[in-house]
Amino acid sequence: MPELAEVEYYRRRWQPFHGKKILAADGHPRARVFRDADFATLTTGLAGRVFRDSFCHGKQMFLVFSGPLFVRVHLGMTGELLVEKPGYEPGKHDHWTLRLKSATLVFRDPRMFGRVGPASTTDPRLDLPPAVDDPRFTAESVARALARRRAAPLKAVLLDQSLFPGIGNWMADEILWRARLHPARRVADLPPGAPKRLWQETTEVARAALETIAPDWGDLPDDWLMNHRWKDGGICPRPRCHTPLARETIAGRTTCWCPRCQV
DNA sequence: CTATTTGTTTATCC
DNA sequence: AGGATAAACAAATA
Repeated sequence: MPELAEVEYYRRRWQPFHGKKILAADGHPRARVFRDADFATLTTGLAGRVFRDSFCHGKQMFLVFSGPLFVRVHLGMTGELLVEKPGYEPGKHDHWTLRLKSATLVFRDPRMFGRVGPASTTDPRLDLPPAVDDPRFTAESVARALARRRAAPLKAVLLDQSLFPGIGNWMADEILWRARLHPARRVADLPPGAPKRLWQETTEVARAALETIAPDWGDLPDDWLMNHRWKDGGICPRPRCHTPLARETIAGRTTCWCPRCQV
């Protein structure tokens, strides 16, 4: 599920436990979610450390433990963070549990496209490009990103995490719909002004999604494409448009757009 | 039984 | 060689 705003939503679930001590940590050592990690570092290696802080970068989340130790968490398609009672018994898809005095923190991921780890002792933000909700993500960043992918369809560029960190399938469609650009359109034949428009809509979709979803997973407004994209017979929510939405695979992902608004 | 899924990595093909 | 596309990963759901 998670894109930028949903990842931030899950991060906030664990935020109340900043400053708390990890009594123990455990997990299923063979679980695919640990494929990049040193399992011992994330279990026995955490016992006695304090959960100091956490932050998001696009779709990635980082947990900071005393040391410091930075642990990367990616929620993949179906990952989520939960808070359970002390003594909680992990279920089938609960791959990683942090035991605190007041709660059990659980990483759950049925499909296991997500990952926990690796851990590092240096701040990973130093090596990452600015995410789409970062003030350093500018119209110039977008222009540079587009210049690197001249032959690609717009949808593919928006999904590239090295260029638009945090944008996923539904946000990409929302941005292109608002910018009135067809998702299959090649970067090379964009009209002048398109880069600026893409930057503006990317920034605005990220801001509004965070505002609505991050605190309590609120519903997006009905005039967003998101609320219509999966409905059979879905109609473009732009005022007075009423055009049936199109759905096809573009850049390998199911894509929804308005054939009349987007060219 | 088949097709679908808001993600990423790897292999393959121009 | 670089870049785009398809397959693979795994499980639930319709």
